[in-house]
Amino acid sequence: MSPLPTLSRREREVMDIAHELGNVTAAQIQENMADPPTYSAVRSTLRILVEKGHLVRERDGPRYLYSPTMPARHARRSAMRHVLRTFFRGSVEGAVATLLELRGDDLSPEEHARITEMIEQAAKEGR
Amino acid sequence: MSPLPTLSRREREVMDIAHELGNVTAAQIQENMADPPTYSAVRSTLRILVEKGHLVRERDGPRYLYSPTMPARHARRSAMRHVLRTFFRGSVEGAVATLLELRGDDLSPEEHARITEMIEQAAKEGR
DNA sequence: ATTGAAGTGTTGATTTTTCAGCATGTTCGT
DNA sequence: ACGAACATGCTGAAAAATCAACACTTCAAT
Repeated sequence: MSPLPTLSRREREVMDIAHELGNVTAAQIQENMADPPTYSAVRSTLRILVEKGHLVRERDGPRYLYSPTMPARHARRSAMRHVLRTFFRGSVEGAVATLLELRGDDLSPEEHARITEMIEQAAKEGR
Repeated sequence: MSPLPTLSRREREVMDIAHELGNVTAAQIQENMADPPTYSAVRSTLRILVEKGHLVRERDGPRYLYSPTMPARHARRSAMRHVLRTFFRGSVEGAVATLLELRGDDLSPEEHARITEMIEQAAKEGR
């Protein structure tokens, strides 16, 4: 259970795209990169990420599809935990406040209801 | 208003610590690094971060204190926006759910009340 | 069947990052 | 005032990352 090697700059960029899109082709990665290098360079990075164990690839007909190794749920939690600690001193309250700010005016009544319900639940269980 | 250069691996690690601690000495940075290099290497990274415009330094008696250039509020929002997009497809609801999970059982009644109030407010304004 | 488009494996050069060494300056306690 | 401890500026070597080129394969349409 050795922890996965850390990511270089480009590697992180690629992994972010992979997490955002779920499973992707090399071409899709390239399209979504800022200031993208050649297709060849993208594949090179992908290969390294597979070697490091961050991505798995499987054939999809004529090409490969790449997917993050870490289950989405774990990745989400890990990323959120990191942000929570680094930027909010662990304050869930502060984090929620910023989320609502980001959301701006777009909080629909339905979403409001669901979030409220979640918090009710959390409070109960926290008893 | 040129955007700040992107960060290498070590640079990002240092910046995260700087954000977490607010303003820090080189020694503090080193203490908080995983698998830290020599003090000399840490200072080298700090110097680069100042050159790139991510940190500012000012004298604090005998030594320097380093602080993030970007205001904390901006940094928080930026980091959260990135996580929201990358791991939650923009779903505030999903993000809040994960935050509550992370918090586990520790949600105090007071905190619960404050969060609920925030969401009430957001919903009203979103009307 | 042939050709063009798209995909792949591999390799090596260039650039960036990372790191430590060393000489010098500053502070603080004795 | 002295030395130990700690800080700094500067520099260059070692390691890693980045990128592109080339040759080869597969696919699909004519």
